[in-house]
Formats: sequence, structure tokens, C-alpha cells
Amino acid sequence: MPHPTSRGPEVIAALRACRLWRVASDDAVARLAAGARVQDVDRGVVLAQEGDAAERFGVVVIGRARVYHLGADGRILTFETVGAGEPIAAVAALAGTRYPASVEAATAVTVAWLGRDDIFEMLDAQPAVARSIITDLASRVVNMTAVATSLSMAVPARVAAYLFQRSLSVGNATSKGLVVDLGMSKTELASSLGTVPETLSRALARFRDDGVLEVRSRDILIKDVGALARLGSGYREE
Amino acid sequence: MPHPTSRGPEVIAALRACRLWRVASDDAVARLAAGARVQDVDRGVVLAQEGDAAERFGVVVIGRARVYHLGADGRILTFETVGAGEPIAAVAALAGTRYPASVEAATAVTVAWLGRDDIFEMLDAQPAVARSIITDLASRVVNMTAVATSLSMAVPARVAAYLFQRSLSVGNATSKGLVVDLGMSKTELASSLGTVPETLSRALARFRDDGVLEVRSRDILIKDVGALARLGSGYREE
DNA sequence: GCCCGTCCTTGACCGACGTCAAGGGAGGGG
DNA sequence: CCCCTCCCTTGACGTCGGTCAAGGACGGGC
Repeated sequence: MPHPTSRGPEVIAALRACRLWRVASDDAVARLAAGARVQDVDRGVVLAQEGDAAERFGVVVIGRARVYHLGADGRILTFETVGAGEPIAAVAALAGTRYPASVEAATAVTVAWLGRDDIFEMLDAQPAVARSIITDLASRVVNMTAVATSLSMAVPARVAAYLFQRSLSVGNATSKGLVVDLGMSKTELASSLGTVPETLSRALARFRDDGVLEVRSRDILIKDVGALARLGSGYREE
Repeated sequence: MPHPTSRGPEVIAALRACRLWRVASDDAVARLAAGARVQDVDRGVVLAQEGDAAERFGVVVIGRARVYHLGADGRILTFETVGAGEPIAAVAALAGTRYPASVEAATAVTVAWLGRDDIFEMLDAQPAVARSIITDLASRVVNMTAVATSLSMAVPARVAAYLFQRSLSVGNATSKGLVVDLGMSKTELASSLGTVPETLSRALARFRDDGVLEVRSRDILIKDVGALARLGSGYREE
């Protein structure tokens, strides 16, 4: 078990890095850190359970946590994987509702827990923080809407849309085409896209056979970005 | 066509009713109304197009608008139907992104359009408004997350979950069971649940054959609430 | 009254996709 | 070096659910 005193600076650093209150003063962040309850958990531990009442609000200090929904049939839909400085269970705490999804430690994780009142106190003291919280929350709504529309498309379209999006952010132009690192295992990607590894594999195989891309171990060589964009907007091929 | 002067009071009333800034002063709301551009459209007119840049922010004054995603195959997923006093295209304007969904007039509609700066000015003038905006946005994230998880379930489970949820809010206990008004046509409900009328009809028929409920024209008699909760698998009380 | 459009239901069909099963490749520990 | 364990891929198969088509029930207009 780590000695509590050694985590103070890391907690402050993580809270300081949190986008929600990036315009807050260092003092205000230090106050948040002082009120935080720090918890260390092993990989696999559930940090928040879908359906439970949200009374607190976490910020990842060390490690990564996965936000997911466990279906009745055991299938898992991964919403996002968050790292240091990112909030977990935040929106439910702010809304005062139950958690809409579960969170588990994807690695060993250190979390700083805050009460929802701590946030509102910071808001009262530093009104400028409101704007960054508002734009962040609004972006989350936009993202979740995109996830929902994505789930209403066919799997190959979701895959194409994901690759196209990702090619815009981390695409690396080479002479052969655009190289895109997936950033996660294909199993994880399948879960993020709301499907299973087998179906993802088939979708990629089909794109490969159609000459759109080439599959490498953990990254994809995109040979026809336009086709991908077309497929991702839900166009049918053939 | 209506004379502009006659709509002033209605615009103010609609803005006053908007949950986002319910704690704002009447003066601040009147200032918003003064800067609003009012638009009347016929049923079916598209008020915002998915993918367009969001530069403004609407509040419904009269009528109802439907927020939806149009799939490549023509199928429509309805996210919500909003009425007077409710915002449209709001989150994208706050986030500064493109619209994640389209909005069309479900009836003849009058909309008051505001610039995103108008909101931020109100925020600066009335910091207390921030909290209600934040809790509203957070609730939207929670709701959209619920929509996304719902789409990852099988259709009968979605139907059961919807009916169970609705029975909690508008359920009317009678000697025969719980009567739930659907509140919309079955075609609209199918679109809200991300499916088509035929499949919804089959799901209800199956529940009927299993003795769980009885289907009436526009409301449902639920005979076994527990079964419904189980089928919806993921009961969430309120 | 009649006709019409809209909504709902049911049947037949079939494509998409999740499940089960088998096999191969890569990495890590002994 | 071998083996063990994941992870990934591919085939076979079954079911869920969307499409097409037909028919029935309202409800409104004339």
C-alpha cells in the first residue's frame, strides 16, 4: 500500500489537469485536493455501478478506467476509457441522478473522490469556471448523441466512421497511404463500437478485399480515405 | 402572416419558461427576448441540419419540433420531441461544434433564435444561472447515455423498458391493471425506440400472447409489471 | 352515406450479426 | 526452447429484425 503523504502532489497535479475547471485558480484546485478522499484499487475493481445513486465525483489520478454498460446477455458496450486528470461518474453527480453506466479500473487505479458540493462551492467562488464546465458537458452530450446515432448504423459503417474520424486526428500520411494506429486492441475496439471481435474482423476483412485498406497488427493502412468517409456516413456498398 | 408585435409576449413567455435559466431575473429574460430573431415555419421544415455548424440556439415558442437522426437507409431515429419553452440546437451551440442531430417542425412552429454569445452574456451577468444550465446539461448526458444503452439491447427489451419507465410516470392503476398512455402514435414510438412499426407491433403482440399486457388503441393495459421490469432488464426506479 | 388517407397489424422473406467452434500467430515465463 | 495463454481470424449456423406486401380499422371531408 502506498504511503498517503506521497500521493498529495499527484492528486493536485491530476486535479490541476482536469479540463472541467482549467480556468480555476491554483488555490481553488488545492482546496479541492484538500477535500478529496483518495482511493487505490486493483485492476478490475468496479468504481461505480450503473443504477447506483451518484453522491460523489471522481478524478483519475493514476491509471485508466473504463466506462461501460453491461448488457443482460453479458455483452459489454464501452463508452470511453479515461486516464489521469479525467473525471469519472461526473455527470451523474452533477445531475443528481443515478449512474447511467458503470466504471471499472482498467489498470490499477488511484482515484480522488470529491463531493458534488465541492464542485458547486468552487463554482460560487469562481464563476468563470462555469463556462468551461458548460462547454465540456455540452461536448459530452454531442459525443453521446454521436454514439447513439452510430449504434443505429450497420457495423461496417460504424467501423468506417471510426477509422475516418481517427484518421483525421492521428492519421500519418505515408507514400502508401494513411497509417492509423487503433490505440487499443481490436477486442476493445469492438466493444467501443458495440459489437464483437468476430464481426469487427469480418468488416475489416471486407474493406481489405475491396481495396479500401490493409490491416496490420495494431494499425491500419488506409488506401482510400474517400471510400471510408462514404461508407462511414452509412452509404451501402456494392 | 402574424404581425410581429403580437408575438412579443409569447416569446417572452416561452423564454421565461425555459428550464435552462429558470433562476434568471425577468429583466435578463427580457433582454434575451429583445435580441431574439423570431421565425415562423410550416410543419416539416428543417430547422437545423445534422452536420451544420451551430451558430445559434433556438427556443420553441409555439408548436412542437422533432430532434432526429436520418440514417443513410432513410430510417429515422427520434431522440426527443420538444414543445414550447424548450431549447433546440442548444448543446451544439454551447459546445461550439456541429449539430449532432437534425431538427424539424413536427407542427407549425414559431422559434426564437438566440446567438450563443447571448447566453454567455447572461451567464456573466447572472452567475446563478450557471448551476441550472449545468444540471440540465448533465441530465442530458445521462439521458443520451440511457438512449445509447437502450440501442444496444434487443427491441423487445427496449419496448419493455420504455413501458416500465412510462408506467412509473404516467401509469394509472385500475382493477384490471396499470393503464399506460403511450403519449404518441406507435409509429412515432417505434422511431423513438430505434425500430420500425412492424417490429414494435410484433414485440407488443408477443407480450400480449405471454399475458404480460393488453394492447389498446393508444394505451396499454399492463397486467404484469414485474415481468415487464424483468424483460426490460435494467430496472431503474425514480 | 361513401371515399380517402393514415395508422396498425400480420405474413413471408432474407440479410446482418452474434454465437459456437476451430485454428494460427505472437508474446511471456519457465 | 517449449508451452501456455491471449488475441485475432475464418467458417458454419441460427435468430433477430428490417423490408415488402396485403389487409383491416379508424376518422375526416364531401
